[in-house]
Amino acid sequence: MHMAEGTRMAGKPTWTARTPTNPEDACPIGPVVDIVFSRWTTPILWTLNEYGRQRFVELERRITTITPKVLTQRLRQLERDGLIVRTYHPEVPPRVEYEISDLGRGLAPLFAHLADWASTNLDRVEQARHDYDAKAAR
Amino acid sequence: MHMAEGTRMAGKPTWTARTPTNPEDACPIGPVVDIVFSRWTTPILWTLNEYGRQRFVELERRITTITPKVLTQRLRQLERDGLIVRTYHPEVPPRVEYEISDLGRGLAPLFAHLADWASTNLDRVEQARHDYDAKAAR
DNA sequence: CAGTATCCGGCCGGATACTG
DNA sequence: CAGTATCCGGCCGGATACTG
Repeated sequence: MHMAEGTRMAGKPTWTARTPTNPEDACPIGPVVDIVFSRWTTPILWTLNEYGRQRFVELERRITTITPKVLTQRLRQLERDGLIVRTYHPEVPPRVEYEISDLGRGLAPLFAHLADWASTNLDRVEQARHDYDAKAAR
Repeated sequence: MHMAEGTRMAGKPTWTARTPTNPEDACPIGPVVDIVFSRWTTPILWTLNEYGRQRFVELERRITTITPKVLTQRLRQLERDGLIVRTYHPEVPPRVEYEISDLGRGLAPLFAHLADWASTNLDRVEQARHDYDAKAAR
């Protein structure tokens, strides 16, 4: 169930009577997607990775449109998943710092990969949409 | 606005008075995430990439839990984004084939990368969750 | 076969107000 | 500062039934 050692794509792999694919994930990346790519987790992880350890308000300011409630929720989830570390300093006023964990940092190359794909292909997607809509209009 | 040529992480990059981060994406991968990583797009893309060109029913059978309505919706979106190609054969009964496009195929290495991360780190996430919950219970 | 049409529930995320 | 408490709307996805 690790099975990923080389891209191995193209039609029909060497499947010898493969079971009718499990319930949820016909693809092995289903679980990761749930963990890493939700509405706000990606921006949070990215920001933490880019700007290093920072406080709640700093995250709030960098990720401009997020609300405190949602930011808290996502941070808790990320902490639970072990992707970030939360440090509480019992002072007055309270001070809390968030930083990316080693586990979370391991996602950096992946994010870079994603950013690469985006920078070279995003306008092709844009173009495709335009073409599709134009064709549909006729 | 391409800016990604090397991982460049770690605290404080070379930001000289960076603007207060744009509205939505504090991170450049926001848009890609919306396009590629939604509930069903990933399994669909993966299946298409793995098993090659196939018909609607085949996809339905491989991605066991998806409903026809949702499958159609996602396929349309993916087609509009130029990640897959839909071919309609006007026969009786009708025959439609879906295949991944060149643009979509470009995601294969990324998916492999993701699968790699998953296979080596998913149980660490699992472990982290367990620890977190155990600590919370006390 | 390859969908479309309806209806419907749940959940996520946003808005607003308040607190140790 | 770093959140929590409430309320609420929208949308996505699921269930079910039907069609060129």
